[in-house]
Amino acid sequence: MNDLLTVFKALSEETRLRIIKLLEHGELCVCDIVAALDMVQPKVSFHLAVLKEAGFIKDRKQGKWTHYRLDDSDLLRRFLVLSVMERISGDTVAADRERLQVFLHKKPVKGKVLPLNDEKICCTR
Amino acid sequence: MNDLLTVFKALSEETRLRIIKLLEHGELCVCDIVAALDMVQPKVSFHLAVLKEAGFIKDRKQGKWTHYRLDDSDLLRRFLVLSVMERISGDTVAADRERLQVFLHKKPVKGKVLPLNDEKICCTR
DNA sequence: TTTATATATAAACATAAATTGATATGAGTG
DNA sequence: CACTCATATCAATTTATGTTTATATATAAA
Repeated sequence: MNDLLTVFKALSEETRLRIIKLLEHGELCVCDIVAALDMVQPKVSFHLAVLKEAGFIKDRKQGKWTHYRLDDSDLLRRFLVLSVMERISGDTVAADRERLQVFLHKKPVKGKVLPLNDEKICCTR
Repeated sequence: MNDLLTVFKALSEETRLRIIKLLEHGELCVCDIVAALDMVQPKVSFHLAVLKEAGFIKDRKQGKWTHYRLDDSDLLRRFLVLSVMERISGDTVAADRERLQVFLHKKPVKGKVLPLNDEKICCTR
């Protein structure tokens, strides 16, 4: 029962559903998510920890960065994530995706170092 | 998104999962659930209201009694309830069922009035 | 019509969860 | 080594949720 409760509690908060939706197309590092959600970093780290604890996401550490992605190892969680993906929508989610895209385009891409400009650059992929 | 959040929030509390499990085999009135959970009635009414608001249960008023049953009109909710049913288990749930059975046997059955004794009798079915 | 019963609601209180601001950790860089 | 950057964690605070006690409402029974 505790496992079930942890799972549902993890999904009962808006920020966490938005994070799940952001991870729909692959992994992101914490700073990507911070930029997409436009929230302070400790807040995002807190919610990532809750989602990880509940088995919805996995992390991969690479140098200074922590990359998070959906964990597809459990069927119930996969189904729940699916349900979230197809039902969540609206301005908030659209804005998250928009901010993410803008932020990702500012980032240097691995093996292809972009010229520095006055934009904030965060981590390499 | 609010709808999704309401749904998951409703499922993220132990008492409410226990109530859902109790309703697995049909409707029960509030006093049945109070007896099964061994909790005070306003507490049970509070959780029933949350489950109803989230679309998991329906009520039917009959005289002094309010009977609650699972609401099967929505597919996502049906699936979630199913998931709860098959995963929830353990001593707590077993004890709930046991108390429910004991309580139901003390109750007079419709059309067949049992002799009064010193046991507490609540509502007729 | 008084009384009892079932349930709901409300106000006060208790507990749990989320947010913030500060700081720690740990990896890379000059 | 000193410095910066990405992330995590902590303590204090705020907010949300659940619990309790008391009371209201509605129906039925005496």
